[in-house]
Amino acid sequence: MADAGVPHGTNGRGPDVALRRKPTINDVAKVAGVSFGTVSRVLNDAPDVSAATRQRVLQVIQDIGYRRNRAATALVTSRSTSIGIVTDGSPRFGPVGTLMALENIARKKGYATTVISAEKPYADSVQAALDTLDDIGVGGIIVIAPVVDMASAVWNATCRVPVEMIAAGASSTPNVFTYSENQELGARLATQHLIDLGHTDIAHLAGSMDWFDGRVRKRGWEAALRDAGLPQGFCAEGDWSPRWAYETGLQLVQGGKIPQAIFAASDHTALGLIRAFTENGVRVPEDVSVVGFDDIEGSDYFLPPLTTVRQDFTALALMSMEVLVGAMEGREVDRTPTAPTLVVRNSSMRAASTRATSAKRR
Amino acid sequence: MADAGVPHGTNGRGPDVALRRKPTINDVAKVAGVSFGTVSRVLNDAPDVSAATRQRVLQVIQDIGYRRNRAATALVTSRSTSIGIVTDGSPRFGPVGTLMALENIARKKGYATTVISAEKPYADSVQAALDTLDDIGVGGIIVIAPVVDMASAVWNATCRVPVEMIAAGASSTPNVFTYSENQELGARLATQHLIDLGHTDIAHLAGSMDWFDGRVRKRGWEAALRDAGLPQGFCAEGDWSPRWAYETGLQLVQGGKIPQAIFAASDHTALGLIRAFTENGVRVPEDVSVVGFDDIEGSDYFLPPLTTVRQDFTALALMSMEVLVGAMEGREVDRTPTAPTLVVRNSSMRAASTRATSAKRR
DNA sequence: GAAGTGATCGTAAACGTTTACGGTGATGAG
DNA sequence: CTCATCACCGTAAACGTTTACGATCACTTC
Repeated sequence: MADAGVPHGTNGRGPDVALRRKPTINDVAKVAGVSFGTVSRVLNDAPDVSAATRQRVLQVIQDIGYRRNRAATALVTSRSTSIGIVTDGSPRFGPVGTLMALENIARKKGYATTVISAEKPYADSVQAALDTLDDIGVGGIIVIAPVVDMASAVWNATCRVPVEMIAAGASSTPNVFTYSENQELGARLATQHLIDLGHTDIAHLAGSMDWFDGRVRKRGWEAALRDAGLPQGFCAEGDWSPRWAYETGLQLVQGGKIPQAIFAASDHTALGLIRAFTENGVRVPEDVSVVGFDDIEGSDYFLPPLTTVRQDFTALALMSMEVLVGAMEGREVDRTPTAPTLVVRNSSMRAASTRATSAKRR
Repeated sequence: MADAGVPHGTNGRGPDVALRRKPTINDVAKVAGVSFGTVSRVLNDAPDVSAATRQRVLQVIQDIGYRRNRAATALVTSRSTSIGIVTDGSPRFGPVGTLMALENIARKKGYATTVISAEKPYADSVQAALDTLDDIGVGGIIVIAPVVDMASAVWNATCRVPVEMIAAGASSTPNVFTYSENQELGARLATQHLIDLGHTDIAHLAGSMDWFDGRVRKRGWEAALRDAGLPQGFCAEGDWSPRWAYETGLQLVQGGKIPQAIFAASDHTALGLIRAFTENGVRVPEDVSVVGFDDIEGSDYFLPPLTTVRQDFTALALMSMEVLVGAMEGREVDRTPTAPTLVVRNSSMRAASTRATSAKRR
């Protein structure tokens, strides 16, 4: 019962009991010959403890392998040293990349992360996720909300702890911080690249307009065109899938109206598009330049290797964390969005000198 | 000091205070006119409470928005309703897919998951991850250990709660359950498909031998060949990267010894390989059949669409969870590995009727 | 009508911390 | 010598639950 709490090794008689009761602050105190109050003080770097005692307690902690019981701490301080992440369930490149980076940064900052994914009817599931996280006692929450429905669910939700949202192009509200990569800039970069190559007829294979990413990337394309005094080219809105891109690519070749250049909203979209072209004798990049977005693994080994835009998820995660812990500590952090970079490969090339009326087909 | 606990905003008079102190079991008891003991009983579906009271308490809980304080529960029961996941940091397809599926299943079973990723020198980082998870109070831990170094770190680690490892082809030990998809079968499927197509010279572009997946997939290839009485073909071991695959593909065409068929250890590997071939006039599948492994998004829109093998991460996660909660509750669950499936597309085709001595080149 | 029997409920203690406060002894000032 | 001061340390209470146990009350049953 109230035994000394030997962590492991030989205790009374029996040989070696592997998994013993975890040592508590009291066990440490007993061994070190002080009171538990003193131990608590050294644990929290509080003053009022002599260097000698502190040293001794630290040693004992080391020796018997004491580790703080987080539940007890959380109970009394009503705040835990972990942060919550809610994400949409999608396995799409952006969200997953952000998630991984977030966990990494958090761990390095000494926070554990517990992640919950919200499912399709977001109205309820988001609030539920927030509640669960609150129950667990997280100090703050980051929600990765690439879909606009999800973002509005967050806006409408209530939560006692700071909530930050990573959502490209969504606006902040009093109680929800927003942060994201500057994807519109990425889209401009891509489009401008095409413009610089001499193309004037630049189409866009957009992602889903249910996604911020889809909206913002389209906006960037439009803006770049407008700034260059070029007409808006063909634009179709899809669902990010290679399949959809393939099919609209097919329609393009069948209609005989192949643009000089196409900015695809994602690498997967570009993939489907390129297949449609290649299978029908339309050459990339000779007949049509294509640039993607994401720089997914392997995009440098597509046929042809894809010109695309890369986001820096690590920087994004770092910045988001900074903002969140800032909010948690009541401090304001100024956030400058991180910038994506264009990576030029082989799927885009200079326009034929004289403007070929249209692309060759068949 | 000991005020009612209004967090902020107008406290004394003010209209509506958004974020109040969370109601406790005592608040519920007071409103319902019972003792906290009774509330605890209905919370835990314990007997000894009349239907009427239970109903009433439930109603009050609903009304005032009471939610259990998990820290308190964890403190007294020394067990929380959450499970820990440790993964390697890699963003590779398998681990990430498994991770997402795991979170999903856990949530549906009412567990929160907190994930920690372990980093390169696994010896320490794995133990640290396990400890942190233990601190948090998880009831069990699943570690996704695709790399053999990581797996041995797990074997050597100590942990008070049940640990289960997802590692293809790793063996179980007394204190570490192991579970995985039957990837060797997947590799056999892929190879057998090539054999059925009439190929006799079947090479393998293996993954890293530091990974269980790499080892097991190679083993499957060897076994299928042996069973068919076919000689071992060419085999190179790489690092999963398209780049490496591309370069060894180049060496193959330069050496002029292109096998009839190649089983690539992953879709990304296949991608690099195919690019090397296609850029040098070696046609896939006419000159050489290629099959991959993973069925990553977009592999159905490669050029050509890739024949590959797909794993069922959901089934894997489901089964793993079953095993883990079984272990947590001291119950034994028999685990039959889930099986991957072959998905045939366009990158593989029947061998030329008479055995062409070698592949055409240039 | 007394005692036994269930069903229903209340109470105390414990879980491992943190926090606020009180106490000790040594030291210096007067 | 006395008293205040300071550095250091111990103690009690609290956080919100669960668990074990004891109490109450209405019925049976004889």
